[in-house]
Amino acid sequence: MSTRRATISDVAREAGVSASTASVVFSGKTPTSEATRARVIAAAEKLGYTGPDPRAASLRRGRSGIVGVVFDQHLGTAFLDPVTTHMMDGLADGVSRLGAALLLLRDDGHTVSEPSLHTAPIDAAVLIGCSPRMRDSLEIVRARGIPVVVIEGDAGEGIPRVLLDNTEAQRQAAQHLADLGHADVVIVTLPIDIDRRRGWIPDDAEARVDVTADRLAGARQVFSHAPALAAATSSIDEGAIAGRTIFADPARRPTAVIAQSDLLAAGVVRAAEEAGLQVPRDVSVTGFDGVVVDGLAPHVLTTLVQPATAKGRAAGEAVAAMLEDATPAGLDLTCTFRAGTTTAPPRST
Amino acid sequence: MSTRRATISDVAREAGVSASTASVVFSGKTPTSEATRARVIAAAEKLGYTGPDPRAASLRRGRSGIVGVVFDQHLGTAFLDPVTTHMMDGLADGVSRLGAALLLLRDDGHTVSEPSLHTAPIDAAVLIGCSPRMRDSLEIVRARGIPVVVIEGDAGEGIPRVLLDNTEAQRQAAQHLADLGHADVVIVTLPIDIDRRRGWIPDDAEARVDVTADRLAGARQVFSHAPALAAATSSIDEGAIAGRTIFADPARRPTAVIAQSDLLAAGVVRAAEEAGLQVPRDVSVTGFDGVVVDGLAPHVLTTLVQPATAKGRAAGEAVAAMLEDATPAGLDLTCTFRAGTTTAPPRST
DNA sequence: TTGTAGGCGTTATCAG
DNA sequence: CTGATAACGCCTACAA
Repeated sequence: MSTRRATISDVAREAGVSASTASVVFSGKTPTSEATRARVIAAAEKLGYTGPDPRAASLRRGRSGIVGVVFDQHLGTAFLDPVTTHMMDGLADGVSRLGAALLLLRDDGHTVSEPSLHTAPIDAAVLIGCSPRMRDSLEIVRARGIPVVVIEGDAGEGIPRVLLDNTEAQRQAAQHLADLGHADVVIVTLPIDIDRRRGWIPDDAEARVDVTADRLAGARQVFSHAPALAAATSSIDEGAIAGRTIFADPARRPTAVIAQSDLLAAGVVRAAEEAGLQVPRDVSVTGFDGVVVDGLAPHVLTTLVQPATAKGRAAGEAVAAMLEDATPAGLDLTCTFRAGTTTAPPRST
Repeated sequence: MSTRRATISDVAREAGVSASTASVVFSGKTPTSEATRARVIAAAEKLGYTGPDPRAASLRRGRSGIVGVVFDQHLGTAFLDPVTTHMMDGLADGVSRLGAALLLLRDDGHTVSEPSLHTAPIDAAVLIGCSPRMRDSLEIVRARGIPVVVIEGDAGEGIPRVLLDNTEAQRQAAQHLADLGHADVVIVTLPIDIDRRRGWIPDDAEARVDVTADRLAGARQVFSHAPALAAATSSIDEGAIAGRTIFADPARRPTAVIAQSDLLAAGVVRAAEEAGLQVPRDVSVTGFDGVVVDGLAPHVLTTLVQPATAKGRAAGEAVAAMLEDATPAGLDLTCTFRAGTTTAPPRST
């Protein structure tokens, strides 16, 4: 079996037809007589031909049937977040109508190894995340002339992006707390920039990550002077770390914490309980995302439910549309406020 | 801009060199004079040429730089399991030395939509999971003559696969319980077949999923008559469902439960506590995987720690090796027993 | 160091 | 319904 793989011409020859006819038999793009069809199939079987080489086909067609999904962090880290997971599901759905599969790409700037944005045979790209580095990825993809959709990202003019009403949604949660009577509030944010450094955000600092900035703005519309503490990533552990910082000094405990994600909120709840505080009696906590957080029972987070799967699907359908020269639509999605059991009026002193 | 994209020959012409020279400049496979190099780069810039078309390059090279990862379930579902997540990380690592990226493929048998195993431009494939359906995927890939590695799967002869010492590891956990004095034990298993049906497994039934069968066998080496209850998937919720079944009848409660995954174990612990039992005083619970389970605090599961990331990396390196005509090695991995706080001697009656 | 030649395997087009 | 032809864009011996 040291002979080279059979090609469609081999099959055609074996079947006594032309290569183009054999091609048509496999693609089904043009009617063929039952007889030739059968002969071609038989020949293919005999030669062990398993169908057109996708590489050649994609060169000829100018399409590879692959959509790149670009992350700005370790895949494992990215997938730790249920929101991402759901989004991927939606994305897979969205592009499937295009008959495409998803290629996982990580743009970590290193660019040392080759499987990069520069060289991947993708028909379109979906950029996920919001780090400033995304701008670079965007540049690369655009230079290649590849249609691109950004999810929750800091895109430039003319780049379709799937957006959430982060600011307005977060404002609702803040307003909910205000309505309950809270005034002393601390905000736990997602990373504010690519360094993902933890810590209190100075007043003059600007979050360079859109989601973070938008949600922060929403909260500040209600609590304009609330201090904000940045987490290094969206996870329960990070939330707990932030929470411990917040609850460390009994004299300076806020009556409510606005966390920018459910995972962070869960961590804050945990830290509160570690500190001997009861949620929501002693402190109220709100999240963001509306995902199921394991280990939070019996609490039900007061949160903003975001349509994660829909987000992915919207992006998928958008690239599908762009590949068909249509204008993508329906990219603005809305979060829904959900009152849970983690918020209550502040304890009267 | 209605003109077609520039090709390497355009660039070459613009730079006043031959196409092959331009090619070499981009690939760097052959030394070029600094002068030509500069001219080519300049020409490329001028024409907006962003590098060789990957489709053409991969046809010519016979390589696409893409490794397919085949799942047998919804991506979202698959990624819900931290073990999978870590494995993907390792996999990404493993293939990166090959300069490859990962293509997510779902083999759901439907085969209705096209982005399938049949047509994806992949250089190699990694099959994940253990459902009988994997056999079909395997067949397809092998027919295409693509190197393939199976992780924890039910492969045939001659297919390299990454394996855990599931049976032996699970036996250790069982032995640990036996040593503590337990005799009345129930096993909570992963799905036993593709239907993922919950329920008690009849004695004459055979688990058709390798992992499940192997771990079950390991437990039965010590507790040969322990009843086994199948879960529908590996999750905390499923574990809790199983746990409720097990602890429903106070008269028939076991003194220990062997769960085939940490997530299931966490669910069992939760169910036990719901039933008013204390872990490990009233009931001991062991898991499998060694992942961090949120929400289990303050318990630390007694479990078998499996090298999840290493598993992925091993698979990645194996396909890399196969693509270089080498023989993959180091595919047998070992779990490590970790004693936690969820096991103790049975309460003396 | 650079150029020439030939082909990687397929499919779109168009004529028969 | 079938066949001839001509790219698709690039790469790699090999020769100069």
